[in-house]
Amino acid sequence: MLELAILGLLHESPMHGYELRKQLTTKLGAFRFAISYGSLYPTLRRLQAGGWITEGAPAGMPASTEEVPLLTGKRGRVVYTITAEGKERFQELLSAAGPETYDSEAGFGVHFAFFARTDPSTRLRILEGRRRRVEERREGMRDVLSRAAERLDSYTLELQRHGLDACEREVRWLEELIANERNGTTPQPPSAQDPERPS
Amino acid sequence: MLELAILGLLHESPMHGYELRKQLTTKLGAFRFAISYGSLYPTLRRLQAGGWITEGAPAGMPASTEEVPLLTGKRGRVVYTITAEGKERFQELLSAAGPETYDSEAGFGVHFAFFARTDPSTRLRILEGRRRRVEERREGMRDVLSRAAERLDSYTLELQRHGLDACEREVRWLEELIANERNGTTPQPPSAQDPERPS
DNA sequence: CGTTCGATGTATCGGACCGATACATCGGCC
DNA sequence: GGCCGATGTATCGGTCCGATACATCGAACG
Repeated sequence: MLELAILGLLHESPMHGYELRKQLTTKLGAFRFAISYGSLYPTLRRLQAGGWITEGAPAGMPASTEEVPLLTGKRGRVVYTITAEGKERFQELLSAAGPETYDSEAGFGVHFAFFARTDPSTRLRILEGRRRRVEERREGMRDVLSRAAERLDSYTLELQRHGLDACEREVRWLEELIANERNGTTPQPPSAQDPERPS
Repeated sequence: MLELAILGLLHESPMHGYELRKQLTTKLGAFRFAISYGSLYPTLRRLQAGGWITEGAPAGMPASTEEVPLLTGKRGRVVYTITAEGKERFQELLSAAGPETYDSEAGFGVHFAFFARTDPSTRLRILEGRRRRVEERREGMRDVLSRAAERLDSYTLELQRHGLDACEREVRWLEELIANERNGTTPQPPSAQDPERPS
């Protein structure tokens, strides 16, 4: 999970840990996702050990000297850069849409955040898997509400109602997204792209 | 967290692990909370070590022989019972509304599920703390959406919008609950109670 | 000029919790 | 008679969190 998220962010540009964490909590944090250093740094070391990222600025020193706030030299301040193997690994993890992708909020959120770089069939698979999962939770709560309405105190009841409402909302949201995917109405990244390209 | 949940359920009636897990995922599961045996059994042992629960049916064998499906003897099938110290501990954990109560979905959900047994001032404190937390997340996402609307691809954008919507909804829900608490319109458990009690 | 303070930054440790797995019993169904 | 799914107890490795420590830097204040 974290591996995918980190590789995805480093794929856009090299970064040091602090910045990485900020991006993780803002860009991917929407779907309940906050990462602590206690998992960030170990994961970075794991990625390094696997050869998917390297410590220090890339050898070629790419054009973006301004992007990395140019203090790389002083002290501490380790900049991580994704490797070619890392980019492969990223694509591999992107298409691997196992149950952990649907089950956890965080897992789905991370995958979804990288949809722009995910191929359409995988996108559809993930959205449908997620919908199935949420529908199951929804059914569970409906059962509780209908069967046990008198056996629960009103707070527990209210909690179930709120949860049910949230589930129904999410299913509707997913349905909309799925419909868009099928129509090819998929919104594209704001790069220069022919709007009336037919195929 | 888990300790509180388990004590709360055992407070209602003795139970064995399997049943405990089922209750945990249904009654408290609404707010995204699912427990695995990998955490359930260790926690039970911890509670036992602390003297808050005991293994085996209570000495006095209370009236509810039917509630525990009477197969207690055969083999395996360990029934856990809360002790007097456990009930104290439960009340203690109930009123302890630290940051972990507001931060995590699960934490808040568990506390909320036991509101019927929480004193009113603590209820209010928890609801307001939670609201504050969700408002912060909401503001963060609003910032992202307004400041970076052009720098994010449309999927990330959609994720933010969905998250923002969910936050706004939750804040409204909490606001309603808070208002109810202040009015004393607190819904009571379905015991016989005067419906037109004015104060 | 010093110093205090908050933002930036790297890092570790103990513990909570998850997911997979193993295994045993029981009732019902073919 | 044998198989299967629900019930039931339990452990192990691994992921991730929360708290904590510590170091640097620029700005603000006296």
